[in-house]
Amino acid sequence: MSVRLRFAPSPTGYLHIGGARTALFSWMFVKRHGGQFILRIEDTDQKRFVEGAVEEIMASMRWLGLDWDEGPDIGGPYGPYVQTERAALYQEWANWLVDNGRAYKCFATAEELAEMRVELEAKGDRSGYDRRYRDMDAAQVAELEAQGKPYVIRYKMPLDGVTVVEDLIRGEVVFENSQFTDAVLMKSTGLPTYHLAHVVDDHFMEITHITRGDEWLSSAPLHFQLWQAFGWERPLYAHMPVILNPSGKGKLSKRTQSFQDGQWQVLVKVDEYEEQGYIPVAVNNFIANVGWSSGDDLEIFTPEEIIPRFDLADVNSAPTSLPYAKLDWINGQHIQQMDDVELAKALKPFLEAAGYEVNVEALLIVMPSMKVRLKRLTDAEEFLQFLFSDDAAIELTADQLVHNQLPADAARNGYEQALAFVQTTDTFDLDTISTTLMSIGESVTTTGKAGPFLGKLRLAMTGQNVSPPVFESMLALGRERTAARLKQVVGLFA
RNA sequence: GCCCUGUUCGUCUAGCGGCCCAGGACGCGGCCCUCUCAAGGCCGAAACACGAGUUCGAGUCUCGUACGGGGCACCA
Repeated sequence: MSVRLRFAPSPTGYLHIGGARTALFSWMFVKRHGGQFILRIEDTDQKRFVEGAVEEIMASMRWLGLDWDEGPDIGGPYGPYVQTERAALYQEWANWLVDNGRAYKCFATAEELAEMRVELEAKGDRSGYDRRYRDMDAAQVAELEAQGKPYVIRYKMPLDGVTVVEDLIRGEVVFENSQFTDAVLMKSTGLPTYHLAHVVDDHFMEITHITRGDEWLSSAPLHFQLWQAFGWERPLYAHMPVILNPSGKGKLSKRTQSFQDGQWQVLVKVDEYEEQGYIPVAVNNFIANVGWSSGDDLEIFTPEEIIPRFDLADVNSAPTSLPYAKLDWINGQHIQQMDDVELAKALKPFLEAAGYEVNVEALLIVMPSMKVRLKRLTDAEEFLQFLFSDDAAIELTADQLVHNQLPADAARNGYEQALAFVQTTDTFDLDTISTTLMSIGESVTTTGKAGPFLGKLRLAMTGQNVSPPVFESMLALGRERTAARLKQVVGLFA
């Protein structure tokens, strides 16, 4: 049977980095087995529904490259893929459970429940419900119903015995049934809780594998009970370990936006990674390394590269925090692997956002030397300032353009020669520029080494202490602008 | 409080009884290269939570302790 696995976010916010990891692992597993990846929206909590959240989540998944085969936007043979549109189905099966003695109607009001909670807690019981409607006789139930009293449907949890949860990641986990009270399956609003809805949906959507956060493990016995009560074949479950804050204290998923934790700027929404200049393949790489390892020493990879070796069973069951210290490095490694055009294209929106008018041709010249320098796409703004600023805007003094191996006279001589070269040369390409300037440099310094001259020349051309190498920088500026800047420099020595 | 679960360098991890006086990566320190900054190369410091067992032999199995995490909603 082919693998059918669903990713089922709630539209209560944006795609969280922890959710992205669950989605990535799920997606890779599906790809590995040539199955279908299904996107389903679990919106049964109308109180927490956030307008636009579904679109945001899908946009983030697309950005990461996690495409789905069936979903609310593209449909599919098992739709609809939004739970509120399937309400009748849940109602039908909740009633089936009642009719078959596996669930019952509970008429407890909010006040009644509040009282119960206080009483039970006094006894150290935090279940919040004492099962008072579990064994009410049929006539009484009918009467309350006839009075129009609102009710919920609760599952009749076995009072004793044990439920064994089988999990792909943790193996068998045994729970005492007496630990649980009778969970609500249908709310009084007529919508189901997650517990009922996911089981019904996963059955009718013919889901074979369920991946979800570890926070669900505690309610998994209820879910296993439901599969058994319905007599349906149960899919395989995999509970992903939670992601912790970098400090190791508390789970990250409680956070809804970036924050500072110790020395780390922690990004939690997927689109925050995009804004900060991280690229999708790097973000995937970053989260794939948390709770999972390639098994050998492979650290830098694309999702496609590791699909053949990915297995849910290899996911580590221990909770972990994201290694933020690695994020910039991973991103830099992937930037190095981009080709020039691709990188330039990725950089353009960031440079434009900084107010620069981007000349793609000039940008391409400097791409090879930028690749090894960029950690994030946002770094380009500072590095390439010289390329987009006015020639006249560079403010330097002669003092800054001399060196103890390059006294003022020699410096001036060198800059004049460079200017003459730029103005008269037939070919203005990287090769000619570098050989010519190299030899000028060697002839003017006291040690005969071009280094000090080239360093100062670079400063003169860019006005930046940190910048791309001088030859590429000049070529990117072009002949005109290079000459203009050199003239200014020579002028400083007058 | 009760239930579940986890614990290897600062961090992410490899390890599934002998191959481990524990390997990789980031970060950190040093050196080399070098027109700055990077990148790259080389070197270095740095860990099996603790205690009992089982075994010829334990990071690897068992139990306990400590600490961490998750759950105990008409939220997902």
